Amino acid sequence: MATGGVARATIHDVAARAEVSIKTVSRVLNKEPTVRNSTRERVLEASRALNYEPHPLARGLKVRRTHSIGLVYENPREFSYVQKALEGVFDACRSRSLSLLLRPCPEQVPVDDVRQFIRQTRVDGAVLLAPLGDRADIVEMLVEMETPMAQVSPGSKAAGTISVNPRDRRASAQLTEHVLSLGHRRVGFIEGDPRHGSSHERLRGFLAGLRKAGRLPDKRLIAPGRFTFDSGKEAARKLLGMKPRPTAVIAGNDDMAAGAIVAARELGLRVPQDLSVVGFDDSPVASHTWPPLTTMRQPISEMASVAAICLIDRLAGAQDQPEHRDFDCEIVLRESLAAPGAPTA
Amino acid sequence: MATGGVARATIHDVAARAEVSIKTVSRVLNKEPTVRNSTRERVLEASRALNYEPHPLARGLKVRRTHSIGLVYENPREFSYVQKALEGVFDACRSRSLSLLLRPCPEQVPVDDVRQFIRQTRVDGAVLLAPLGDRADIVEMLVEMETPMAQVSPGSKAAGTISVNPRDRRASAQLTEHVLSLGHRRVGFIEGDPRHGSSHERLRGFLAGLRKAGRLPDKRLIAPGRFTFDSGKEAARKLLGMKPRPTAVIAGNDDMAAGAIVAARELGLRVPQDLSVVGFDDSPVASHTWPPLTTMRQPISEMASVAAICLIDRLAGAQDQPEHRDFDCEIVLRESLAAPGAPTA
DNA sequence: GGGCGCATTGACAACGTTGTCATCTTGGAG
DNA sequence: CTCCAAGATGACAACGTTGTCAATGCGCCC
Repeated sequence: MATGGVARATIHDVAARAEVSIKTVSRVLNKEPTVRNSTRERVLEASRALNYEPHPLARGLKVRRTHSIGLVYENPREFSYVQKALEGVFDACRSRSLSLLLRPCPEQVPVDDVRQFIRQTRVDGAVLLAPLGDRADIVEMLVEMETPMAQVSPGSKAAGTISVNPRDRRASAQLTEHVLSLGHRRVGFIEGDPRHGSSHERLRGFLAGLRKAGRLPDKRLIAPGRFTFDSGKEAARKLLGMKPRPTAVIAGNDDMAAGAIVAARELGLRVPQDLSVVGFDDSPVASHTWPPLTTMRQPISEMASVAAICLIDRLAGAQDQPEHRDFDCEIVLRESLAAPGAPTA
Repeated sequence: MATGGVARATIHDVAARAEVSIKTVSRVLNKEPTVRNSTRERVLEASRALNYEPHPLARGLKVRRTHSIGLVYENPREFSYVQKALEGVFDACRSRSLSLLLRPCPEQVPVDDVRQFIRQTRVDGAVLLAPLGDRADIVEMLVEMETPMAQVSPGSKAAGTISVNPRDRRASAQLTEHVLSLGHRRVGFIEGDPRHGSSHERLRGFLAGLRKAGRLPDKRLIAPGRFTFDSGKEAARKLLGMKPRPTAVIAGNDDMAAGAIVAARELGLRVPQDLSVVGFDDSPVASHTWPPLTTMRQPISEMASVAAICLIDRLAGAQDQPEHRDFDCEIVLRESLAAPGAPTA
């Protein structure tokens, strides 16, 4: 069997029950003003009595819109990021009665993948999560297909597209300054995945923070990472092998910071007494490590939600909305950060 | 503006270019056999040349199917679970060219929520993640609406519905026996959220494991939890306040186990020397704690994928598939578990 | 009282497919 | 050479909406 639902009322049934034409029913349900009040009442009552719901496919076919948008992201991305973004975009869709289609993409060949997605599903628009929002080829392709889009990423503020941007650089500089203000003189930095705009911005913020405090950057204190726990652990091992050892490590995200904590543990170092570790994002792992991580909270859900709402409103014809919006991060102080050589807690 | 895509080729365009009727194009694209080979070639070439993609709304409207299924889950649920399940269901949908609509539900009043979801979206079927698959009211409602469904949860093997079931009880018993075999004599257990069938199954497995090893259960060694990090921490504190202290704690999932590790740390206890901690699920947090968690891996993605595939195949008219399938868990040994009083690593 | 304008309503086509059925073609048997 | 069955194709309606435009009814002004 492949039925899939009892026989459902159509607009014709409602029209018959209310003794009007289907067009009048359509008018009432679309809140058009040119309907007599008494008629409207009759229609609404009939509609309620029959449990009528308009058929989304029929409506979409007629108005030439699927009433859905796509959320496109890179799959092996740290999932807590995707999760939060998903929540934000989902709320936006729900509030505007759109459906949301997901498109996780493999790392390597996403352009055709995304193109195929757009063509097959005919989503009305797309939200691109970092790092895809930074990829010129994908953005170009969407422009070419005349698919409205919104980007959630620190880079690209191209004209004509919608984007929301975390102030990564500023946040990273603030965090760095705060660490330095506690008295740390040798501070290591673990970079994120180089394909992400955020990675570079955060590194630049780190350098800016050093400069502002009158320090010279030391290249050897900057270790590459890939945003993963393992890469953070490995990078931290490298940094901790130096002498003199850094007394603090700033990681480009929380997963890597968690890795750094474990690396420190394996070397017999105490956190934060022997080594302070700070992260970025305030993802769930940040409060589940021991000690819990000092980190920079990024308002991911909110950014994603704003991006989606701007996109949806533009699809609905709004003209006067801002194209780009910047979001601040907020420092979250927890026990993984202390002054160097601080006494045992 | 609200365009949303260049003018796209329709079946009429393809028909014109191939100099056949639209019906013939339809036949070719639906792989009906009654088309001459030469004609088929012409149509396919025209279709390729025009980059034709059938319009999903038009097709769906005609065949009275949306070609989409819904994934219904409880939102404040530990997200790594949802994530893995999502991956599995998503892969299934992709392989069968269906779209997937998400429906996160609030904890309290989901029945009407789900009903509205089904009615508005007209999904062809639904996958229910735990603990929703255990809720009789939701299942009944779906049956009443004649919406085919698949449940991913340890309970309910009602006739007529599809379900995949982790062998939680057996897994928990195995884990318990393993812990006991290392010499632990006082073993605490932290229960999961009581609304989840898994919580009860895992507790029963724990008791069975004790029984099998000839031990009597001690009620005081069983602490309630809610599957969250914080609830695990709190429960562990309670257990560790007892004297004599348990030498091992089995948590109903990994998040609670992570909380237990932190609780132990705060009391100055070393893991695993002073306290062994084991979890359940092998979620990402399990490998990010220090020490990493011994845990029971549940094949969540695979179960969800199988559930979705069974559902989709049933929608497509398959008859002979099994209705219920059980899945085994697998123990993952990591450093959080050792013999009691073991020497420092 | 006739005509005009506005408010209200409906008939019909169209969106882009697939299902039904009729028609046309083809090849082989008689 | 004719006829028939099977193979191949097309015309048309239908899925359930909304857009276009025409039609109806009513009050009001001259």
